Amino acid sequence: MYARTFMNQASTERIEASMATRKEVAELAGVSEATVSRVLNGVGPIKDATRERVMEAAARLGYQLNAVASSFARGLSGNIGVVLPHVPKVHLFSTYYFSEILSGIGEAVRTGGHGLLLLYRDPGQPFDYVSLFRTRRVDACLVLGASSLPDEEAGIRALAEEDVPFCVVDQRFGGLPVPAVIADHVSGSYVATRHLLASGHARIGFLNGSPQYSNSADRSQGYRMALTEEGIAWNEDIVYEGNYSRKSGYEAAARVAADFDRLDAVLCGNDRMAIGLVQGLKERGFRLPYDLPIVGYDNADASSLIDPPLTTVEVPFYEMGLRAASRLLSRLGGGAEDASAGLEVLPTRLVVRKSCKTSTPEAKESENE
Amino acid sequence: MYARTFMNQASTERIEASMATRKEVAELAGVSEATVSRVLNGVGPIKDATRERVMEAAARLGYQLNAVASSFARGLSGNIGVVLPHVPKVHLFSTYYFSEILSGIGEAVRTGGHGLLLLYRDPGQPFDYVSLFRTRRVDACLVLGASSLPDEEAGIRALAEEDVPFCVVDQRFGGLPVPAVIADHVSGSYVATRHLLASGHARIGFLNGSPQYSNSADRSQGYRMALTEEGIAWNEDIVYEGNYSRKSGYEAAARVAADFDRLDAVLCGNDRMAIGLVQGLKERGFRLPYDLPIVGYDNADASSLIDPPLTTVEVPFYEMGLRAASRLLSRLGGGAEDASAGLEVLPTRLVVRKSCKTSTPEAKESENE
DNA sequence: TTCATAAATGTACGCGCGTACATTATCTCA
DNA sequence: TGAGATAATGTACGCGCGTACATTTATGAA
Repeated sequence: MYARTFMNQASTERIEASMATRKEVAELAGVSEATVSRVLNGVGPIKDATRERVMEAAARLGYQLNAVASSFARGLSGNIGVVLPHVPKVHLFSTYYFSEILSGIGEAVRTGGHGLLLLYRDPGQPFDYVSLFRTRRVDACLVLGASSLPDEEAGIRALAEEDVPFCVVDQRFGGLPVPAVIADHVSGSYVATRHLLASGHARIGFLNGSPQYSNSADRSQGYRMALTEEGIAWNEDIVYEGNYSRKSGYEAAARVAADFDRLDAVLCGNDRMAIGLVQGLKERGFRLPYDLPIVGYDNADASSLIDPPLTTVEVPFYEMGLRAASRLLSRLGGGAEDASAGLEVLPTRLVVRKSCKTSTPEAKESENE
Repeated sequence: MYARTFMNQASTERIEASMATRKEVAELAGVSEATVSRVLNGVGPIKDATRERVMEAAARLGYQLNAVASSFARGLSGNIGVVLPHVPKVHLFSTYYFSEILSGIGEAVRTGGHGLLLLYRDPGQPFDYVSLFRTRRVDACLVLGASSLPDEEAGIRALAEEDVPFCVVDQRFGGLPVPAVIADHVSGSYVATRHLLASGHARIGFLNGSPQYSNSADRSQGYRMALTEEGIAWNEDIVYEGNYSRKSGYEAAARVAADFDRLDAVLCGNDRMAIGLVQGLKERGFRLPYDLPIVGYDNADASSLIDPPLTTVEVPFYEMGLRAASRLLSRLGGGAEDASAGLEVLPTRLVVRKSCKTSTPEAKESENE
């Protein structure tokens, strides 16, 4: 007890000692505290001479605004919450996925004076988003890696009922008018499937991800649309389910290999599964892409590294994070919130690489990137 | 102006309306506000009956502590800052690197009630860490991706002079007693080099990263130690410099190829460069690993994906983040700070894969992982 | 029963800032 | 030159909580 008090004091001794208060600045500048506050916040009319005196006094004393006190007085935390699923030691999504989205968010927030508060939640468990606002820990909130599992969706629904700035990234909820930035996965998988069809592959297998994610459903839809357009019946037997992990792709290789005689190609829900699948098929002696064209999804870094480089669908994760954060910021800034409750859909793009070429190696193909 | 005020009010209307205050809880429970505070914070002696009444009243009213007000009263933000270099759209390090460290940090912080505040800085620029503390934005601070560039080191030095809880991850500063958690890169590259030597390779090239990172210097030291032990002179001609990016590894391939006749193998400073190098060499017609064994560093996900899978050095990034954060937390908690100013060094481990095997393909090797 | 002692609770204040409102200085135009 | 308007500044208070200190209540030994 004694030690603890002592230590904490010691820890902040220097900082405390060197902290000038607003009062001192006011005294040195010969003005009131209110004027100091006004100068520092740039509000209200201030005589130039006064402003300069205050600024100089503040600089001389090394005065820094106490962010916590400021937040308190304003009733705002100054933070934007980013809620992530926490899966210890396991990368549910590729790290690429979150890294990119986070980078985009960081870019948007970086210049706005807002803090980025990282919050972890347990996937599948209820999460009390509303408390984040009630406790004033965040002024706005971004939700990453959400799913439609009942408990998760309930949390989002509760959040949507409060009139509070938040935005979900890469997940939508059928009936709920939840503000979200998603990618056009319907189109992405549609185009990917069409690409395979155009190359003469009719019997296209589909290794999709967990159904609780709306992007899984969207991909499934695009895939079926493309098949239907060509008058090809949708064959349940060659639709496989993984969980977006490499391991699940690797394990799917057994099923795919067993179905080899009724498969012309396989479309995957993300690159990690595609990579696992490729790995598994290679171990079974498949010569890729000649034996079985594979298409991935995400355009993750790794997709161009493996052999064969994956044809895949580029998803603008970075921009999605950027857009989602920008929306929140503009709403916080009092901007229009027209699009606030809306769904923003960013385009995806097919990236053709060698993994779906079955022509002879001599036919050189152009590589994207 | 009018609109703005209106919007902000509208935004928080619901939340405001549903926010019970401590006073209401006190009234409903028939006690003073102080007692409510004590019950909620678990301090001081409280009669069981009182505690129950207060808890029930709080529950009934849906009372939630205002975190900002609480922080303010305590003079602490409740946040731990994580300072990251911001490189728009470019992954200076592998995303693997930061993802893992951040995961470790998240794991440590998750259960402590602390927030994780992400802060971006411009690499190479001075960063005012001390202000983070002065403005009370953070109670403690973790520094990732730091380097010894003069401006960066100056910032760290200023931070070290304040007696404040902070910890640098994977970077040390020669003369400065800076608290840090690093990995044993000397040993890592020493072991990797010895492994190549033991396989009969004497002329080992070294593609190292930018020298402003202490881990570069450490790897260089381990590499030279191993060579010296075998009585092999250190040959500047086959030491190459990249910047830890895949591109720089790819570009180094030209130089490596040119020096092919005086190289038996190449050790790389990280997996990304190794991957780029492999890519570049393959394009030049090298058959790997038979023509030139390559060893990477980090054991990033991608290292096992490429062909050939990379022999590499595993670095416990996750644990490094975990340890660094734990140190801060225990210090914040008033724990002993024995190791606070110390350097904590975590072990690295060689992971042998195919990229450095030159034996015939028939000799099956065991794969780690 | 009677105090001393401890347990339990109440009272009161400050944390540092933003800002509504009051006040004073300055300007404008007749 | 004066009065009304406006610019500039000062005064005063609340934000919600933690906690030092004062006060009351329960406990226990003599």
